[in-house]
Amino acid sequence: MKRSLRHWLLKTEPGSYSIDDLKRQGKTRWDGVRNYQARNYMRDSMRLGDRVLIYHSNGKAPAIAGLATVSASAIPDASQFDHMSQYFDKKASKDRPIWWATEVKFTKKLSTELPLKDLQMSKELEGMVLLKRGSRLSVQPVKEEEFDTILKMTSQEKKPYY
DNA sequence: GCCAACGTTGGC
DNA sequence: GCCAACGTTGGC
Repeated sequence: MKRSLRHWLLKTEPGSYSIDDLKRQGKTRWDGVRNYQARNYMRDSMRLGDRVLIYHSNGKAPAIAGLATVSASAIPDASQFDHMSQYFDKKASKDRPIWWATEVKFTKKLSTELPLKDLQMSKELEGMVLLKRGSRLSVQPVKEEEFDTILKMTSQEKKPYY
């Protein structure tokens, strides 16, 4: 049985990887995630075709910057085995990988970023994981209604993105 | 740059 | 298994 699509939000610091980088590359392995809950979402729940919001965190104006799509389910994150990588993990082995990464493909860069401030003002988005106090999860689920609300807020809802 | 919230580590 | 100390995240 085919399960319906899920929706996600991926945080990234634009200084290290931005929506422009994703646009240029077309697709990328979402590696370097070192949080177990985020790992579990990628490994266990994100599937081909799921829709993704790309969020720029930690900048002057945190905002949703674009849209992406899960293009392949998770495989072991190669950086955990790489001694030269900042994400190297000595407890991981090829037999027992610890960290996983899904692949996402570029869908769209928003012509105007949707600022966190705007999200915070939306009554409909009150329950969003992103807006919860102290929320730091870098891979987080988004409800379908929340996703639709956000698409509408981009004022481009007439265009079929997906 | 500050600092609150969070997750992880490690001594006991 | 508890929990204090520490490091990190991320908005402001």
